[in-house]
This record gives sequence, C-alpha cells and structure tokens, in this order.
Amino acid sequence: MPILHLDIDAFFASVEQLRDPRLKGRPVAVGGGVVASASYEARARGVANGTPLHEARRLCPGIIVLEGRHEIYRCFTAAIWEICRRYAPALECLLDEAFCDFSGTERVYPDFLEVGRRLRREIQDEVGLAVTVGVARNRMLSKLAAKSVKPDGLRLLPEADEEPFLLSLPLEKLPGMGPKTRQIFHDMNIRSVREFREVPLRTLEGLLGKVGAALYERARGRDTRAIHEREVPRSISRETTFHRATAERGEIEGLLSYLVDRALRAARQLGLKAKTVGVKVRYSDWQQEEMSRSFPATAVDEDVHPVVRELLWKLYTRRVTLRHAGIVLSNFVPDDGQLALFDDGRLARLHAAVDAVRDKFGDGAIVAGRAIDLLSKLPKDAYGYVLRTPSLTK
DNA sequence: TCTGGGGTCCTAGGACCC
DNA sequence: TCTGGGGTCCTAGGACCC
Repeated sequence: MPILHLDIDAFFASVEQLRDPRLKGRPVAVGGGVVASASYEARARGVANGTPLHEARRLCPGIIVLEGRHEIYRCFTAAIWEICRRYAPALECLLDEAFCDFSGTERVYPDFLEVGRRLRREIQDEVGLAVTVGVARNRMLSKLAAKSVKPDGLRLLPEADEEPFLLSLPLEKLPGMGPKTRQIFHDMNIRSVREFREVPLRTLEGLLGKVGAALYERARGRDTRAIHEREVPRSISRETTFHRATAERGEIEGLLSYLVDRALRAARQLGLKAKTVGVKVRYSDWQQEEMSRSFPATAVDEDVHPVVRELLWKLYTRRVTLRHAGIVLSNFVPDDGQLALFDDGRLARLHAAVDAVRDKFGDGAIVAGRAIDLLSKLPKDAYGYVLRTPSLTK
C-alpha cells in the first residue's frame, strides 16, 4: 500500500482565509479572469475552479475576489512538503498536491492509515491548512481515493476494494480522460468505467494510440508511472493578457522582453540554458498563433530578445489587436559555466548582479532594452510590473 | 457570461546524416 | 542516377492536468 497522495484543500483560497480571519466562513475566490481557487463556501454556490470571474459574481453575489500572491503560497507549500519529508522516502510535489512513495517502508510503517492521520494532524497544527489524503497501491488509485473524500478527508483503499471502487466511477474520472476523449466514448454510449472495460485494447490503440493503451490499463487499476522529484523542467513559460488589447509594436515587444527576462531568470536560478524560444500571441478575436526557433544554448537576455522580435514579426500578421502574448523557453541544457567565445565573463557577472537586485527589490527594479517602453504603460509594485493577470505560480 | 497562467506528453512531417 | 532504411533534431499542434 505504498503510495500516499496529499492534496491541499482549496489551496489559494484557504491560505487567504488563514491570513485574514475576516474571510473565514465567507465565499472567497482567488484568480484573474477565471477562478484559480474557490473556497468551499463559494463552491457550495456553484463556483468551481475555472469559472469566469463575472460568472462567479453572478452565481455568488458578495463573493470576495483576490488576486493572489505566489510568494506567499510557496511558503505554505514549502512548509507542508517539509512535513511530508519527515515520513516519506520519496516525494513528488506539484503546486498544491504531492505523491509520497512509501515503497519498502512497510516494516517501518505497519499502518498507512495512521501515517495519513499523523500527516494531516501535523499539517493542520503547524501550518493551519486542511489537506485530504488518499492511500493506495499506485499513483492513480491514491489520487482517486483522495478525490473521493474531499475536503478534509482521509481514505485508504485496500486492494480488495479496488474493483468495486473503479467500476463505480464515471468515465471522466479516469485520469487522461479529458473532454475530447470523453466525447468519443459518450458518442459510443459509453459513460462509465464499467462500460469502458468492454472496449478491446486494439480498438483503443487504433483510436488513440499510446493514450488509448494507457487508458485501457488505468481502467483496470494499473498505473506504472513512478513517483519522482522533477529534475529539469521541460519548459518555462511566461504569458499574460494586456490590460487593453493593443496593436502597438513597442508595447508588445516591451512586454515580451519583460517576460523573456523573467523566464530566463528562472532558468538561471535552476542553472539552465535554453536552446529554444517560442512566442505565442492571441488576437482579440481569440485566434491564437505560435512559433518557435532554436539557437545555441544561452541564458542571456540579449541573446534571446532579437529572436523573439523576429518571431513576433513573422507571427503578428493580421491587422487585429492582440489581447494576450507570451513566450516559452524549452530544450534546456545544464549551464556548464562556459563563456561565449568573446565574452570575458563581464556579462555573466552583470547578470548575477541584476538578478540579485531583482531578487531583493522585484522584477521591475531593473528594466532594460525594449521593456523600458513598458515603464510609462504599466504600474509597478514591490514585486515588479503589475500585469493584468498575475501568475499564481511563479 | 466570452473564456488565466502555468505545465506535461504525444504525434507527425521534414531536414539532414549515415 | 535511383532506391531504401534508420536515427535524430526541429517545428507545429493537440490533448490533458492543476
């Protein structure tokens, strides 16, 4: 019974309620544009994660909407993962949830229900947040077990109970069964895991390839995905929606430069250089375009900015204003500290100094290049530019 | 009532090399 | 000159998850 899944209940909203007692017992939503996290008081009124904010206000008049601050949330998750590490030999953390791998510890912990109880109690006592815990034989089952007892719950799913539990699930509860895939099976009048089990493996593979084979396994309670700490990210992206849709080159380039600087700083903090950058734009009519380019690995802002400008020129062709723009870095390699051919190290030292100032005074403390155009257009605060929809993660 | 900001993995075609 | 096959990298796009 070696995998324990832990999920922080209504994470962002709960942190806000903890920090401001006046919010206790009241409907709270954190987000911009759509709800990123809704308190259970808000959920009771039909507000779900992903609900557009105006719709949330209609469903739940008096709902308190907050922008949220990732710096604060990160402190809370750090404290909670620390508590998990007291017990679990291996941990995989994703934003507001964690998988704890207890493989090989059955002698140390004869009763995983008791481990779950202790974890929940210590997190509640030391951090002040409620978490839901599920324990089962593998990754998928532990998460499904937790989902079945949210919020503030604890469930151990013994092997003997797996079959009836799985067979009772609606099809969309299977991980990997999103809206598109679900529709395919609904059209075939298949709506439950029980009915899905009748579909032969070959049919699923023919229909969905590897995804189909994975779903076949999961419908039978099998999941071989390991629990592991994320080493090197596959991509780092920064994107945002404009305060007002715009067609002004200077403003668009300025914003993209700013986003590149932020993403590259994250890469440098991880000791990574990127080999690919992508630019994405979304027009006011919601049409979206993306383009990417590869180059020799770099973590230097000035190397990436011209590529981004070139991509923007190729990409932004319609005479329609943009509502949204972003960049994504990918194809990372470790930064071996090697300098470019004609660089004597001054550039690296300059970036280290700039990063240090930004760490201390916020991303907006030092602004260079095209991002300077933003100074007159965007408000700034202690953390950097105030974007229309601040990121809640990093 | 027009819809956020992160991420992951998979597929597929084309370039290029052997 | 034509044919073929495999491997790898790049780019684009789709589906899914929190």
